[in-house]
Formats: sequence, structure tokens, C-alpha cells
Amino acid sequence: MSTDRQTTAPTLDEVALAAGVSRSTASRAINGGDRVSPEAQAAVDAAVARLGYTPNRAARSLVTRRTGSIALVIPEPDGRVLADPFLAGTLRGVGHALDPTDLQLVLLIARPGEHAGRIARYLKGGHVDGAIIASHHQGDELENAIMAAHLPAVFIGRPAVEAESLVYVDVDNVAAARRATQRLVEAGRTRIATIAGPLDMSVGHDRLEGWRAALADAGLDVTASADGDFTLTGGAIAMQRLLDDHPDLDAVFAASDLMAQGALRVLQSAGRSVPGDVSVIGFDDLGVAAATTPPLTTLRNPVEQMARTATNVLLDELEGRGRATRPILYPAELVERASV
Amino acid sequence: MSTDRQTTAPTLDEVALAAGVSRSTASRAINGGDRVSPEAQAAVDAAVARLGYTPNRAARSLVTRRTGSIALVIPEPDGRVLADPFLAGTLRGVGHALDPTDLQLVLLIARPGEHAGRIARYLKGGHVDGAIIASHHQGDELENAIMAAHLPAVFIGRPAVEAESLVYVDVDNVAAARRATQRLVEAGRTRIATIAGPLDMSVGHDRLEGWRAALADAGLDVTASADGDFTLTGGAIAMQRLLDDHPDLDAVFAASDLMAQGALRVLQSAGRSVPGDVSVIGFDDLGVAAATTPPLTTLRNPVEQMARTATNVLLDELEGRGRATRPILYPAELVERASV
DNA sequence: TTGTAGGCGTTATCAT
DNA sequence: ATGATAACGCCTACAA
Repeated sequence: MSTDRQTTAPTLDEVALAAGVSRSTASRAINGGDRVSPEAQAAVDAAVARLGYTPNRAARSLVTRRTGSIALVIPEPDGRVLADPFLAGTLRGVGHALDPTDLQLVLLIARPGEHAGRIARYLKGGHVDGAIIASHHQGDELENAIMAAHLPAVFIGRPAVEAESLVYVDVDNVAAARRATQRLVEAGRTRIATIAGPLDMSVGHDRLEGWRAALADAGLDVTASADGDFTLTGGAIAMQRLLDDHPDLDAVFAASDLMAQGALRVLQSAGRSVPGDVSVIGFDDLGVAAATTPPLTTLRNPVEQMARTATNVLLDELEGRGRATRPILYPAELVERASV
Repeated sequence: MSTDRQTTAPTLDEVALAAGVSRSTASRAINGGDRVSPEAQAAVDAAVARLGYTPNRAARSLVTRRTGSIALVIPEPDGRVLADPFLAGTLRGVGHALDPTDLQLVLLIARPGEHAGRIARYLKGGHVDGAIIASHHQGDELENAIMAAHLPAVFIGRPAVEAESLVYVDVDNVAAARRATQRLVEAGRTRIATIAGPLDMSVGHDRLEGWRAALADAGLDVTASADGDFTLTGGAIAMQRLLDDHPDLDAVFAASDLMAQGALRVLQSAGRSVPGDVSVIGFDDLGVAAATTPPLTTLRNPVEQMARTATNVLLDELEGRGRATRPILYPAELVERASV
């Protein structure tokens, strides 16, 4: 009846011994308990509890050829995304979806200024069972790496390279941007500008397209656009440029709240009141929109939801429950505040 | 000379075969190359490159008894931290410090409403070689779990339970808060309130203490304090309460920029101008301080730096390079903007 | 310097 | 239902 601390972690053998069964039976009892007598099962359970046994992941992984972990890839070369509330939501979503799973989340972040080569190599190295790619740019080679490695993966945001085998979850950016712009039209605005996102990302591209489509529908001019980089400063610079080139603009659709916030400041110092002189609509509603002056009317980006779905899709594939073949698109709802 | 794709990853055996050496020699060549002839080394290197060999982590881990991964623990029960730029900086810092290491970062996030039990269990399970604990509350049991498991770990932020064996990196919160408050005194303010952080976290506690100390030094009143939860809303609520209880206040030190921002809004709607009627100082300077109206004077929180240091300290211990025994404290510099 | 042999802790196959 | 036994891929004495 000694209670002395084992210095090394208990092994399956010790559990088996303590339970009075063979190692194989113990193993079965621990994994699902198929073809195990109730008594054996109970004995093993007790032994496990008493010894505080946890299976050795490495050993298990070696034979099952499963690592028990999936990667969350953030190939942002300049670390920008990390400062974005987008990442927080993504992380939370993935984390929650993984909770019941006992799968580990391995975070892969690109170094600043680095191309995604190292990450691609890692992914191909078989270190993870699957991957979720969170934000990525044209030309980062991730798609090819994933296809070459036959690694189960799902993208959050439409990949730059479209291919049958690449599954993704995304916001319906075109429709959302269109809706936002329509809202501006409904408000009686006629000279509607946009601050677009980076054009090497599908988000940037799609939101710009939605804006264009809505203006085309309304028969309005589609020349007033400038692109930012999803940061506050980028938004401010773009706004300034728009103001210079189109001093008569009366509305702005910004592809992110952060950029909208930058725009707000520039408009303010230019003496334009919002929404008096100029209406502004942002995108995301991840915290900053409610905190600006005036609070931003915006589109709610269901990041967390998307991340959860992406993870579940990946899990389905890992469990052999089949794989999604079509993209999954979420709508982004309009949130009315005070900037229109 | 066939170039056909292997469907399974190459093993050490195949590398050895291709290089014309034994498995052990190949192994040595791959791990540091000690006691390997130049020719053998070259042959192995070539084989590795040609085959695209990557050591199987599980197999290696099984024999070395090292997992090759460390955990970043975020035991925030309500997911709040995730929305905070603090996490972004921490992540970046840890990530960078890990770059040259080929150690994996495993992210452990508490589920909402959950106590840290599951995480403690995971840590004790020997799944990681070490841990960095990012933000934690009194009573989350992490300290005990870590001490019991003899797991190398470094806290970012002073742990609630103080113990010799618990090493941590932190901002010198007391000194910083004191400096901020002094600045307010220097500006001629005499009725200086504070919006404190959560008091079950050492940060909250320490910054409050700094504020008290400075006021005591100046012989001023120390009754005007209310605590928030590091969120914008929490800051706003606290500010309102302060205004109700101490309508004559002329300065506020908020323990975070987010809370300061909330305070700013309440002050504004109460018709108090900043910095005309009331001076405000925040804490963190992680993006929001520069974006408020007016821009916040604040204390720069060197999160990324801290995270990097914490990681390096952990790495030192893992490499047997000894362990830090005393806490490492960083100063937080005052950043002058326009709210004082 | 090199190779041989044994073992790390699990799971999986196959008799029993 | 149970229990030997053989991998899984790698590292590391130890012997040559």
C-alpha cells in the first residue's frame, strides 16, 4: 500500500499488471473497449485512474501513423494579421471545435519577410494530420504543398489558386460588399468610394467586386477606389488619396473596420462630418466598429463560426466521414450603427 | 533513375541505403554529425536532400523522451484575452523565439467557463517539454500542476502563487503605474482616480498599488478607484461609477488602453473635455492608444519582448543551460500623446 | 569511424 | 474475450 510517487510516467504494461490482464486487453479497454469483458474493463479503468495513466502519444503515433495534432497556419509574412481581431476569432473558433477531440493545435506562423517555404516543408513532413490555413496571399505556394502532400486541409477564405481538391470556408464577400454598397445607395448617396483590401488576397478582390457590382446596378460611377492593407494607417492613407482625387465623394465603403476607422479620422480632420457629409460603412464588427466615433455601421464577419466550421470539416475528413467538396459560404449581416 | 513519388515518407533505413552506410551512421550524420567521416556525412546529406527525408518525430520522441513541443497556455476562462492585442504580441514573441529551434508551439486555450483542470492534466501528461503561461488568474491551479509535474515552465506575468521554483517575466507594473500617476501629479492634477484591472490577476493588483504609492507620495487622496475587467465596456462602467462618486475628479489612470478608451467615451458624453477638464493615462500602447480621440498618453507594454525572453529562458532550461531563479522585470516607458 | 543489436510504449494481427 | 508476438522509426550503448 505504498503511495510513493513514480518518477516516470506509468506505461501500459504497468496498467495491465495492476489490472491483472494482458497488455493487449488493457490497450483495447483503453481504446473504445471493444471486445473486452465488463470485468476486465472495470479493472483496467480502475488501474488507469489509480496510476494516473496517460497513453504515450509518441508511441501511439508511431504505430497508428497519426500525429494527433493539426496545424493552424498563418502565413502572414509581416505579422499584420496577428494584430488583427480576426486571428483571435479564428483561434477561438478552432480551439472550441477541437475541444472534444483531444487533438492538439499546432500553430504555424510565418516569420516576417519569409516566404511560406518553411511552412510548406513542415506540412509536407507529415508532422500533422491536417491543416487549417487562415489567411493567405497569392503566391505563397501553400496550395501546391498541400496538394502535393495529400494533406487534409481546409482554407479559411478562398484560396488564391482554385482547384477542385481545395476546400474552403468563406464569407460571401461579394454579396456582403454589394449589400453594404446598396445600403449607401439607399441612403441617397451617389458618389460612393471604396477602400479596398490587399488585392493579392481573395477578400480584397471580392469585396471590391461587390462594391463595383452594386454601383453598376445603381448606374453610379465606379472610379473612386483606393486600396489599403487592412490597417488603420493604410485606411487613413487611402482615404486621403480618395479625398484628393474625388473631393466630392459622399460615401465610403471600407473593406475593414480598422481601415474605416483610419478613414474616419482623415474625414474628421478634413472637416467632413460623418454621417452628415459622408456616410461610412466598414466590415468585420469584431470590436473596433462599436468603439469608433461615431460607431460604425458595418458587416458582421462570422469569423468564429467559420473557423469552427472549417475545423469540423477537417475533422470529418480525418475521421473518414467524407470530405466537403463545395465551398461553404457564410453571409455577413449588416449591423446598423451611426455612420450612415 | 526513376523519379516516381514515394507514397510513404522515407525512413532512416532508406536514407542509409541510398547513402551506402549503416542506419546508425546515417543517424549520427543527421544529428550533429559527431564521429562521422566527411565522405559518409556528404553521402548522407545528399541522400537526405534527394529523398526529402524528415525524421519521424514520433519515433524520435519515443526514444529521446522529448516531445519536441512546448505549450503556450492561455487559461483565460472567458476568452477575453483572445480579443486583446496582448495575445497577438505574446504569440509573436514566442513564435519568433522558437523559430531557430524546430520546436513546435502547442496552444492550450481554456474553454469558456472551464477551470484550468483539463489544461493542468494535459501539462502533467507529459505531452510537452515545457510551458509558457500567458495570463492567469488566482485559483486556476496551474502553479501546483506545474510544480507537481516538475515541468519546466515560465510565466508571463507574476503568478498568483509565489514560490521559489516558479520563474516569471513581467513588466514592473508597480513602478510603471507609479510613474504614470506621477505624470498626472506633475500636470497639476490633484484628484486622481484609477480604473484598476481585475484584482484576481497580479497585473490588476500591482498597477493599483503603483497608483496608491504615487498618490501617497504626493499626499493626495487615494479613495477614487473602481475596477474594470480590461475591456472597453468595463472601463466605461467603471468611469461612470467614478464620475458618480467623485464628480470633481480631474485625472484618471486606467490600467489598460482599452479601459481608458471606454473612459474617454463616458467622459465625453458627460461633457468633460480631455485633456482640458480631465487628464487620462492608459497602459499598453498596443495599437488602440494611438487610435483614440484624443490619442492616449500611455505606458508602453513590452509584450513581445517579454514573450521572447520568457521563451528563451524556457529554452535555456530545456537545453540544460541552467534555469533563471529570479524574476525578470521590464520597465514600461511613458509614451506622451495628447490626453494629459 | 563504423555497424550490430536492443529497446522506447503502443497498436494490430492472429492464434487460442 | 484474451494474450503472445511482431512491427512502427529512431537512437545509442557496445563491439568491431
